[in-house]
Amino acid sequence: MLSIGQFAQIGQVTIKLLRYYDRIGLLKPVSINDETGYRYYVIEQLADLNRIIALKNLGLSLKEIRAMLHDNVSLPEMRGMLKLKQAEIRQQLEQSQRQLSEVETRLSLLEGGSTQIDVAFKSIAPQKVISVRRPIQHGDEIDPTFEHLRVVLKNHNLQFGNAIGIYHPYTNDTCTSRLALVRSDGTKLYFHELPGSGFADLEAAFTVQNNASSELQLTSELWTGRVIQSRTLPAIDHAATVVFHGSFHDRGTVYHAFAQQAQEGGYRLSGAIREVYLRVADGDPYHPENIVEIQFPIERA
Amino acid sequence: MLSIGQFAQIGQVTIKLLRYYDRIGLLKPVSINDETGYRYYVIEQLADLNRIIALKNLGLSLKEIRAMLHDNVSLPEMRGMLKLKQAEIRQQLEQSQRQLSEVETRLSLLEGGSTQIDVAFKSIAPQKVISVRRPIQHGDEIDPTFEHLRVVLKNHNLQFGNAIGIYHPYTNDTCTSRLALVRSDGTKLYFHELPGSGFADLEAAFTVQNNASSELQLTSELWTGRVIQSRTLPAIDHAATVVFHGSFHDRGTVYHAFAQQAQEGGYRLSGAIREVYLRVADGDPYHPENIVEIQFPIERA
DNA sequence: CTTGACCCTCCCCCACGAGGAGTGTTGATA
DNA sequence: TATCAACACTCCTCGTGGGGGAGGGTCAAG
Repeated sequence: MLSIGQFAQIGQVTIKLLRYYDRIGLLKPVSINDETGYRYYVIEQLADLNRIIALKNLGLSLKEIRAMLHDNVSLPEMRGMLKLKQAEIRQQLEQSQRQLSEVETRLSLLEGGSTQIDVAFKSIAPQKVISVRRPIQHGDEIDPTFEHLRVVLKNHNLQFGNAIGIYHPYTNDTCTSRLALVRSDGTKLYFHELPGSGFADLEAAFTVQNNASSELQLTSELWTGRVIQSRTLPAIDHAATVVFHGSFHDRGTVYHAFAQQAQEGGYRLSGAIREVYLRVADGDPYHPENIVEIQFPIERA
Repeated sequence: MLSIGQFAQIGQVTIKLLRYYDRIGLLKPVSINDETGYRYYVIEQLADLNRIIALKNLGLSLKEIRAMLHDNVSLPEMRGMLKLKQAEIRQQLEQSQRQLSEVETRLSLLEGGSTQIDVAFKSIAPQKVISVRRPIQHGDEIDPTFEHLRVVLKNHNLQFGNAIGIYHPYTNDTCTSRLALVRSDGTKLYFHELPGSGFADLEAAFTVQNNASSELQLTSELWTGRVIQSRTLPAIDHAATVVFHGSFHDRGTVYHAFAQQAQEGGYRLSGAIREVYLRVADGDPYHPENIVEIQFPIERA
């Protein structure tokens, strides 16, 4: 019989750890003195302790280890657990690699002294909107489109929130933009790298309450030959988002920065870009106090 | 002014998260209603939130982020923090890679149906011993060496604990063992892969209390021309340890398993192997209920 | 004025222990 | 056999990054 201190020394672990493992039912001493509460171990338990340490080194949680040890799992079950853990570690590995490359990107930007642009990765929830889709030839057509739509909505006494511009990809063989979307057949779709500099397949939208039920009145409404529709923007599982502060005219820097960081970070665009116009001071798109959040759906390259 | 719910929706985070960030002083609402406690945000704060998310994605802790945001750190400080984080992530990366290869090794062993041997990685604390070092020609000489030493210690009325066998590396040009130690000059030192099968540079030791002070009496004691010394076994920072249960005669499987897993796991031996004889039933080294812990000092290959 | 949606605080939970306070027990020495 | 240092015990808090829920007050639209 070994006291907890002796066993801890042999096993090269702390006494605290042994007490903790006892408490969570992972490794119980063979006997406990009822009066004093002293724990007593036997040397054979070193093999158990060693196995626990070995499994812990593999990255298994103590709960998983407990299951493995006590519920004497079958071989296939054991294999399943290890496979699962393998997948987990792989994910962890990928995340570390991503973080490393992002930190490196950020460090190089820091060295270069360029403006810090915070690219935040998050997922975007679905959002109900009322929108109209319309190809435009120049950025000057963006604002009037939203204005027209706004008027229509007001005439219908509809409550709406922020304006969202959805820029759908388009084919353009002569496009030199780095913002391309490669389809499975190898063909490419493009985006404006400098918004407003040329053709765009714009969907102008306004957010509405998710429980708004006025869709039927509008879905058939026509405006300059285009259908005004009520629809739910799908969720974006992986989006790189940037909040831009300033005149919308200058937001091209964001697109440049994204294109560069996407290349360095090993990811690429995977869908339509969304611009959420969070503040349009005085209704002026060029007001320097404006705020827009740009959402780039992405996937690992 | 935005309510917490509105701000949460725009920022695509949970309300809980915003309250938490308020509590830890990471992102405070611009105003709080004194009576109701309601938090109110402004849209400009989305940029702050986005920066927090971006830094969080880089793997920075919330405390580090708070320092970055509020204690307006200088550029060099920022660089330092990122460099530090970079190193951290690299470590994390390496650990994940190690875990992955270990899990894979274990899975392949599982498939092969071979006996499970738990290799636990841990560090070994220094340990005071009294020992004698002696080259032996065959495993049969191991046991008598310990017996002789034990008698000497008893004659001196010394209290001692477990026997430890330390197998120092030796040169052997014809050795085919996979357990080799490569020195910086390229030459190799070897270990017996099947213990007891041939020459070994054995140090036979018994543990003594760390505060034992009887060393002077013994350091000059001679035994068959060898000095019996009191010394402190150095710590082993990284050791692969295996607990073997059975006749010491059969412990070669452990050495085989270690050699194989070391190769697959990308690490190698970096010092003398220690065998801690934890139980020698009836004093018989071949008793099937014996227990020995074998400690392999290792380093990344 | 009502009612449903929204917001508040407070507490517990997850994993994996470390560190310390305060108190009781053991065992080796004198 | 007495003593005292070393050893053991329980219980508490701390850290990270929040999620879940209870119980109760508030806001805004119809």
